[in-house]
Amino acid sequence: MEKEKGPNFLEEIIAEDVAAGKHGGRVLTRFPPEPNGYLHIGHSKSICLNFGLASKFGGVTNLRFDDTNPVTEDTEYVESIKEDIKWLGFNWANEFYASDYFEQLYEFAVELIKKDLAYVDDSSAEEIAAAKGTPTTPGKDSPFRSRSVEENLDLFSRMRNGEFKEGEKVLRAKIDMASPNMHLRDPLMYRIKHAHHHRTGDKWCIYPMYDFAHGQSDSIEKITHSICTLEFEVHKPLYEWFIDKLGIFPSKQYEFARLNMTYTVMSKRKLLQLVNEKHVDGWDDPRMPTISGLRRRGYTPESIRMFAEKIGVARRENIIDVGLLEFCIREDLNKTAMRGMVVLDPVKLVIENYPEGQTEVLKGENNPEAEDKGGYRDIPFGKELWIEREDFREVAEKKYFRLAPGLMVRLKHAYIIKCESFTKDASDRVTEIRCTYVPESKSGNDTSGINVKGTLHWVAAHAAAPVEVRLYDRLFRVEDPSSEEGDFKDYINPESLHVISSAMAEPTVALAKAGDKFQFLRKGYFCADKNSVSGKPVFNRTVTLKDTWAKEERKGA
RNA sequence: UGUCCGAUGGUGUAAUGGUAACACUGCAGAUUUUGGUUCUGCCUUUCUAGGUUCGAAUCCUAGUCGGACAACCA
Repeated sequence: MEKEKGPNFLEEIIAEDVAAGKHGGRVLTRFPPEPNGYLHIGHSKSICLNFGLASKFGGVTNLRFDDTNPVTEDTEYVESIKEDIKWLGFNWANEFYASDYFEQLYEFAVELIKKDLAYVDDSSAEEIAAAKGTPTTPGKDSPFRSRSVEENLDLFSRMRNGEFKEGEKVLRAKIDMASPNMHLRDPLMYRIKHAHHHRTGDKWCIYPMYDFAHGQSDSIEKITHSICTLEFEVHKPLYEWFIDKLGIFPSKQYEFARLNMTYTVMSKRKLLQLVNEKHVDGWDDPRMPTISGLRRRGYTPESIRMFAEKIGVARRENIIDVGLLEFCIREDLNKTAMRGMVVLDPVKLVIENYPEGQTEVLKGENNPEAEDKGGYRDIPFGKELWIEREDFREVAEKKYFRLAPGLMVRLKHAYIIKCESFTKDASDRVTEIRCTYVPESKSGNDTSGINVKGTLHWVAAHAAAPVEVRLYDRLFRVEDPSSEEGDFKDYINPESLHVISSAMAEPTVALAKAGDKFQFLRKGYFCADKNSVSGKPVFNRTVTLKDTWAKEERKGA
C-alpha cells in the first residue's frame, strides 16, 4: 500500500486561504502560455499543477495566452497548445488572451500617468540599459523622468496613434532607480512595435510588456492563485505594485521550481533551435520532450499525469531522472497495451520434423495483465520461422538460456524446440538455424513434461509482414547538456534514432493504425506512427522493456 | 561586492518541535510460456558550526555551497 504524500506547499497555502474564507473560498487558477512555441513536459508539470490544484479545491482554471509580443507569436502555436492541453485531459473554464485586455491595459496606463506614476521616456534602449545600473550598483534617473502629466498623456496617446518609430519612445513606471530589485528601476510598461498581431491585427502599434500585462490580466479575471516558476519571483514586488497602485483585484503570485529532466533540454529557445536547424524532424519528433513529441513517441496522457504526480512540487532546483518518466509509461502500457510479436533482426529458423507445407493457427492472449486476457488473437505457425538474431548463440555461456546447439526453448504461444544445427555464410554470419519441435508441447495442452527456461518470440515466415521500426534513444549523450562546456548541441546523441526498414511482424500487428500501441513481446512498447501507410506501418519505440539480461551481459563485458 | 530564494539517500518528494519515511534507481532472491509483470528483502539521507529547547530535519545566528536578477522576451 502506497503511503499518501503530505500536501505540497501550494496545497497548504490554498487550503489556508480557503479555510480563512479568502475570496469567499473561491479558487481560480490560470495556465498562461505564450504562443511562441510548443508545450513541453515542463509545461505539463505546470498544467497538472494549475488544473489539479483548482479542481482539488472545487475551483476551475482559465487558459490565457500571454500574447503581448506579436513578432514571435503565431496562431499555429495557439492551436497546438490547445490540442496538447486537451489531450492531457484538462478542460479550461475560459479561453482568454492578454490581447483581449489591450484597451483596458491602455486605460490602466493612462491612470498611472495621471497619478504621476508613469512617464514617457525618449531614451534609446542602450541609454536605458546603461542608466539601469547593475544588480550591485544603483541606476540613474532618466532625463525625461520629470515630464508633466499633461505632456506624458499627450505623448502616450501619440505613441498609440503611431506617430513615432519603433524604439523612439517607451512608457515606464516611475518607481525607484536605486531599488536593489532591478525590476523596480522604472520598468518598461509599453514599447512601440509596428507589427501585425495574430489576433488584433494592425489595431495596435504599442504593446504592453509582460510585467504590465500579466498581473493585471490575472486581476481582471479575478485569479486567486497565480502560479508560476521561480524565475518570476523577482517580478513579484512589481506584480503587486501595479495591482496596488491601480487598486484592482489582488491576485497573488506563488512560485515553484520548474522541471528539469536528464538527457534533454527544456527551454523553448533551445527546442526551437533543434527544430530550425533540423537536428530533429519538427516539434513533434518522438525524441523531443514536447507534449506532441511524447504523444507521437507513444506516451499516454495518463502516464504524463502520473509523472507529474510523482515528481511532486517544491521550491528547490531539481533534475528528474528521465528513468522516472519511462517507469510511468511502462506502468501504464503494461496494463493497457496489446501484445504482439515482431522480430526486429530476423534470422531464419527451420523446424526439420514439421511437415513440409503444413501450417496451423495458434491462439495468443492479447494482454496477460487484463482480466479477460484482453481476448485472443490468431497467430499463424509453420515450418519456417523468423526469430531474433540475438536469441541464438553458437555457444551458450553460463547464465544464457536462449537458443544454442543442443538447447531447448519454448516458442511463445507455440511449441518447445531443440536446436540441432546451424549454417553460416562466408562472412561468418549465421544464415539458418535448424531445430526439431516437440509436437506434444503445444501451448495450452502441453503433455510433454519438458520444462525449459527460455521463451522466444517469433513470426511464421509464410505470414510475416515487413514493417518499419524506429528505435529511439535519448537525444543527448550527457545528463545535463545545458550545463556542459560549449554549445548544448555538441552533446546531441548521434545514435538517437536507428531505423529498421524491414522487421517481421505477425499479421495482427501489421494491421495497426496510427496511434495504436503495442508491447512487442520481449522488445518494448511501440506506437504506430502518423507516417504509417496502409499495409506498411511504421512503429516508434516508446520505451524498451526492463532488460535484466542485457544488464547482466553488460556486467560480464 | 548587492538583493532575493534554496539546501533531507544516487534522483525526487514527505515528515509542520516528539521514532527520518515514500517512490524511482541500484543490489539479492522467489514466481513466471515475455530475462516483462508480480512478490520479498537489502543498500543509501537531514550542508557545516554555534545557539534556543526536556527534545531540532524543523526555530535563531553565522558560514559554506547552489540558483535567480542588469531583454523595448515571457
